[in-house]
Amino acid sequence: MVLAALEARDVPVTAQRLHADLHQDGQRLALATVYRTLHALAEDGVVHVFRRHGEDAFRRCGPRHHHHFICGRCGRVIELEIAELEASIAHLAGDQRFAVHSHDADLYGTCSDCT
Amino acid sequence: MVLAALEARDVPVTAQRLHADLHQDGQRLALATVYRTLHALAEDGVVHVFRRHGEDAFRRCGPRHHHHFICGRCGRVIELEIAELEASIAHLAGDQRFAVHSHDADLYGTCSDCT
DNA sequence: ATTCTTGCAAACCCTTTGCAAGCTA
DNA sequence: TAGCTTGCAAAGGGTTTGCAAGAAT
Repeated sequence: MVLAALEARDVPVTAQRLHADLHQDGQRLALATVYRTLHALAEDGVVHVFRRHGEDAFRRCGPRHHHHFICGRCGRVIELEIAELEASIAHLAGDQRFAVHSHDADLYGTCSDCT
Repeated sequence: MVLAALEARDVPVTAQRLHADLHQDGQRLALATVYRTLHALAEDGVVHVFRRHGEDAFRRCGPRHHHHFICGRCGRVIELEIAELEASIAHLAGDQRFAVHSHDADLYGTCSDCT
């Protein structure tokens, strides 16, 4: 039920917001359950957690490695696979100062709908 | 005084930690002041905010655009300028779905000291 | 004298937890 | 019946704020 509610959006939502929306639709589950479910989903890699100031927002996410484009206007998130970017990071393998195991990158801007 | 305390570290610290440390050194400023100062510094772009789960950690940061390598062992942060990465993002300009205005990228791994 | 900065402590707010009740298998 | 999952409400914990006292200009 929680997952279904997430599927419908491409804008990250907070647990509280999600709970309010579900409630609005007559779904009666406790806020605590929403939190617990969201964490479980995050752990399973099914949703991505956007840590904002003071609160966490969640968004359904594809299983493959990708990056995010976040529209500053509408908040929508677009998933991107950027081969070049991966390559440029792989190139760092030669740097003696460290060994990179993972990375993430977020792009900010305006989506076409908002322009 | 807060800034000075930050200069000394390359591992991000929380406001509470910083306050405790300063206090230890005999510096008597209130926790609230630490928070207020840290925010001011962040706004001025002098420190970078690392939003972790539930709390914010701060680190002095250079003024130039850069990315971060974060050591999963010691927590140290190394600033990086990765021209290739910039280029690969610039290439996205042709994508009709959005216009990128800014970005950030974090690399995770192990630093040479910890290997 | 006016304006800005501090300290203090209470208030905030999102999130987590304990525990008993309700399901599931 | 043994083991999970849920609801409820209280507790937690980092952060923010109001306000009065203290600097600064």
